[in-house]
Amino acid sequence: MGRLQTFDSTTVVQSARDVFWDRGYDGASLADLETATGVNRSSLYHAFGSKRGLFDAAVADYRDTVIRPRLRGLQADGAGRQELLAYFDELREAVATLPLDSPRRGCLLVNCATGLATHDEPAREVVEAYRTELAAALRNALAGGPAENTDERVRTLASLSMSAMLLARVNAAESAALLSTAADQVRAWFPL
Amino acid sequence: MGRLQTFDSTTVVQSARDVFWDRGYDGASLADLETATGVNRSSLYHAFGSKRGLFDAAVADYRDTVIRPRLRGLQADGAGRQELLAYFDELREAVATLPLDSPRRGCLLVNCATGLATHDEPAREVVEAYRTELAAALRNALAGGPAENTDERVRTLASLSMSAMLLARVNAAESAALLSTAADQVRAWFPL
DNA sequence: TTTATATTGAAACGAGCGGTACAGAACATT
DNA sequence: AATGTTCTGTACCGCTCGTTTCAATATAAA
Repeated sequence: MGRLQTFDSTTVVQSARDVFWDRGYDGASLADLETATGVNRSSLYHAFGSKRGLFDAAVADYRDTVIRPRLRGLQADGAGRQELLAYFDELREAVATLPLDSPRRGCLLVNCATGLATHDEPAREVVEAYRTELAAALRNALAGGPAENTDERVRTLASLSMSAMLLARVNAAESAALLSTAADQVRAWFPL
Repeated sequence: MGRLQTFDSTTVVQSARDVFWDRGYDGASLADLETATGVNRSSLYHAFGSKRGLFDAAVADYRDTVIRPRLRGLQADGAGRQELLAYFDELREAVATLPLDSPRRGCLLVNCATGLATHDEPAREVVEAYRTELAAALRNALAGGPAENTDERVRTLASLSMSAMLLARVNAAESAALLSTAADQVRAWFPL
């Protein structure tokens, strides 16, 4: 054996993740990542192989620690009106309360959809997997309600979610309003 | 006077516009722009001042020649069901028929929303102006229909439009399906 | 304590970036 | 035809990028 790694990989990945979230893949420089993580580039390269390797780790962390917890309620057996309203309300709350300059506004993967993913097939697949998982979660929660027009309802709610993330850094109030609209649609489809 | 400009500014701007559309502001290099326009960088700088100046001209052209023609029907006095269906159908047709690698897939300004506009105030304002114009056009066309829930309907249709542009390069079939869903919503709200 | 191995920091790499300087070419004006 | 102004091509600027090199450092095992 030899010298041990002096940093915690998880915290380093999460610091890097916030830089990519804020600036995008191309916009995040190695110097930015060194500063945010407090780890020298040679150590980052030793641990992750490349900037892209670090990004992939950041995306994996984003899925596990940001997206999955948000979708968990929708994915549960028997999820329905209550879980849908909670999902949209929590997302709206986040959009409405996060500081305007927070690196965590919007969605890392929605940002990828018009960035890296446009000319990078692996990135495209990650974004598409996210969309699929979101749609499946919404479909699961809608299954308890009226059966008609399910596809349209899934698409409408997914669309409102994604648009809200798209606008999170352009117009926070409108972003929140889109999520309120989604909640209103749910209330209309699931009368008490 | 002196020597005359040997290129046509409009065609140069439109060639540059397609490069920015395809690769984004940061992703478009001066070398790319020289190749696409067939004009040397010294001439580009003489005519447009900077890369950003050329980009601004490209965005202005995009608004005038791409967005405005698409929205014109919705903005007309007396627009209604027919114009809404035409708007979504034409957009769906474009998404469904454009080659997958066309630089013209999706929307230059939607791409900006998660790129330049996140840390550049003038770009943010341009994106927000686009969103406002889209919402106003949809509202105008919805005014002829049932009066209830107009805000929600505007947001839902705007959201489906923007999400479709967001996904245009990720999943063309789903992008088209979102636009079909929008048309279905219009049909449901404006019964014949 | 020595040895072998793994991690770290500093420095530098070549490539590509946006932007510029300048000389020559082209043309309206005189 | 001579002149003055404008446009264009070449060549280069300084800078930043992601990546690599290499010696110094630290530590587990012998």
